[in-house]
Amino acid sequence: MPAKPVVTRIAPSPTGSMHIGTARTALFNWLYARHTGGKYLLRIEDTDRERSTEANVQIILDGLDWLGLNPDEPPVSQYARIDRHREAVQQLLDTGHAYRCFMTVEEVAVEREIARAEGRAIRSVWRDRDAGAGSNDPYVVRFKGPLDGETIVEDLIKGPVVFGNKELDDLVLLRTNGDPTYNLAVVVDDHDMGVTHVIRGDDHLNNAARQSLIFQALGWELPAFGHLPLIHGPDGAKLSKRHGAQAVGEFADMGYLPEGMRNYLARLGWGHGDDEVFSDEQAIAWFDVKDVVKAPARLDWAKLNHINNQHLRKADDDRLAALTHTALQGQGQQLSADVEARLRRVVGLVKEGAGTIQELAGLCLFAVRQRPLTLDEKTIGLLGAETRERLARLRTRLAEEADWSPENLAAALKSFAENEGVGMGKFGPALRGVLSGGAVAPDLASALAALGSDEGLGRMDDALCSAQ
RNA sequence: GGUCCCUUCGUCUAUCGGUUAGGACGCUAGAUUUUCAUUCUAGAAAGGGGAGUUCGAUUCUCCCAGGGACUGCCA
Repeated sequence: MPAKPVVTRIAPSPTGSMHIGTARTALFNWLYARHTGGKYLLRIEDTDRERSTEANVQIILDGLDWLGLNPDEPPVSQYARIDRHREAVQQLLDTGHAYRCFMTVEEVAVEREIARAEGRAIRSVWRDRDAGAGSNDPYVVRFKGPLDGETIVEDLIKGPVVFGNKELDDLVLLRTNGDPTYNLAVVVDDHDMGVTHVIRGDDHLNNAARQSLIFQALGWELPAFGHLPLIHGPDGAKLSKRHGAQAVGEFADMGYLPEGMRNYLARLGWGHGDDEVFSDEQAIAWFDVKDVVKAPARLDWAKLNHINNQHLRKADDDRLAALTHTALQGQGQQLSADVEARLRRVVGLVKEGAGTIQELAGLCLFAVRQRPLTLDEKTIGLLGAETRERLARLRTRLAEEADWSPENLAAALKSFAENEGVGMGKFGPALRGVLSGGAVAPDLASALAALGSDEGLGRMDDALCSAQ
């Protein structure tokens, strides 16, 4: 069967910030398109003129760009296609698949209440009436759905989902003001854009039945549907602000790497055996919509941090240093050129302990500090006369080292301890405090190497002189 | 209220009628380490409940319960 090339799309609505669930939907569409060698498109669903804003469109564009999920073709504005939508409605009207409904919003509200009480779908009295041509009263155009039989949505993820047609109401296609509604626009656009696979959130599963009916009424071929379960918060409730974050931009600000996000999001609702940490290439090779899990998944920060940490380890240190620099600037830190160089050296030494760039910045803080450091209580307590003298000897010893590589420094520290006839424990903690001021820092040799000889020895001098 | 979806360790998942139900995160305990972290080892931890099909159900069917979505001239 020579299947036609796959075309997927992500169709966010610019009525708010970009939800992390939207990001995952985009990822799955992208993965599937890449996996099949097809195309991945973007359509901005901006038919709601009241709530759609340019700023929100930009947020979506930026979010996708950050995630590395840019579409293969320029984004399509749904609203810009309004004439085409009206044309489709006219076709539906002409073929008897739609009708003008003159019910007022008040009348509809009443009917809705009655229909609900009777446990049936809402119907308009205008459905079978000759819509008085020439009337100047405002009207909407409703879809004239079948009253019996059933509509089956062959979902790629859920399997066949059966809907009784009598349960499906005659949804509005064209508003009183002549603007098309979402359900109509989606069908027309997906058809015109050649979308073969509609992969979207679970919340649209019910719509899929109505849209299928519209596709058929228009005489168009149905795309394949795949409805993704939603992402919930850690407590199982719908993901919202109180869970820490829901917008893509917030994850970026917290210091997650796009590749880490992609990896984690892919694992949320999809898996490939025991594989946990993988590359985009692997995900593309392995991904298939039919393997998506049916149940909703909860966002787990600990695991996100772990996955992100794995990608942080693989990331290039120059890139990490730049990101960390930006994070530190965000905290109000201004770094001089030599401090920047120090940052570049330290980033690779401490990244194993960081889940995010923000955490990485915290781990680098010891190196970024300006001399003279303010020592913490604990360190001051450790600096007894004996330790001071020992550190002074160590300072002299280290000053003789030309090679400030972690390896060589580690050897130097070890031989120094041996010469002194003591264990590292006798001066290690104090040296650590002197070098870091009490902040977290990597092992002594690495910390020294990252600081560099001038800064390292300088910090020792500061501590040894100041309190004397 | 109605329609639809979902239900394996705390969490994310594997299993596609026969397994000691596997892995990962997190957690606990050890080891290593100058602290923290890292690393290593070990451990606790699961099929919502009830029928049925079957020689045999986590896996298939049905019922119930719980959770969720939709039910807009929002998308």
